Amino acid sequence: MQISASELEVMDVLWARPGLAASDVHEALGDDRDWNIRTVKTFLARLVEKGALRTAEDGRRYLYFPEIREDTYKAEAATQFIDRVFSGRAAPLVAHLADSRGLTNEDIAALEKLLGELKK
Amino acid sequence: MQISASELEVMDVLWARPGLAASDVHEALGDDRDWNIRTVKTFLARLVEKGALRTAEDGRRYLYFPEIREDTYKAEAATQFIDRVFSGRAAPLVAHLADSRGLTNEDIAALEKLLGELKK
DNA sequence: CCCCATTGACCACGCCTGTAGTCAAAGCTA
DNA sequence: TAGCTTTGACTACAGGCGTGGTCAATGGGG
Repeated sequence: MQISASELEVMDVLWARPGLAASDVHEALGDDRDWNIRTVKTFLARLVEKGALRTAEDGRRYLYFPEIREDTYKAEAATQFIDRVFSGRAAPLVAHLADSRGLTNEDIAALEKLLGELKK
Repeated sequence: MQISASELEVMDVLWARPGLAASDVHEALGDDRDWNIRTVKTFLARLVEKGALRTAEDGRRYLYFPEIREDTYKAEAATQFIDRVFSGRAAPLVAHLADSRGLTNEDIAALEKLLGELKK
């Protein structure tokens, strides 16, 4: 499932609040992204085509619902990214993040906890 | 610097062995990727346009050298990916990798070591 | 010395993306 | 009820990307 960066922002809105209409999605995005409502509709239509969303009729308009799970999609995206850029090795990625200060103390604590669980 | 997945494979070859000619790059890729030499040349030309490579004349042909560092590029790519997909939080990414079995025991060991260093 | 293979320069073309415009139907509003 | 608004359907269009073709020059092999 290929979802562009812009489309992903739309998915994020609908993962958080499934069942919005196009205008609601537009509004929800509105603060950060200044997309024309038609642009948002194009993204919605393309996501439906791609099978990432489905529509439910609500009178004269559509409500949009995710057809793919956020977790599933993001895990897959992460795997693909690491394959592409880091030849499938996760550790170098984390090292890069550390270098570029992408990791906060909180992150480090969370990772430690996670690793503890994984080691079982 | 926007580098596509295919272009990145070309960069990987030249990061490993800077100063190859187009035909060498083609050959180096040959095993896994069955690109036509012209396709490889297109990628090389686009990478030069983008400033990711520079050429040095060598008689009738060009030798190609990276203009951007592998580490720098990959760290930036990692940051951008995490911003796009995980709202900038690295820990969820690692959690997803764990879920999807993207982490080997080796990875886990490497990450532990890394975290140990980061904590100082 | 002459021809073929190689090389760079330029071109092609279809799909995906970002960014909308147009159009017609159908409600809301004065 | 006569527009203005909203909505979906369809269309547009330029730039990036994957994939390679054409062409003209040139250098190496026979």
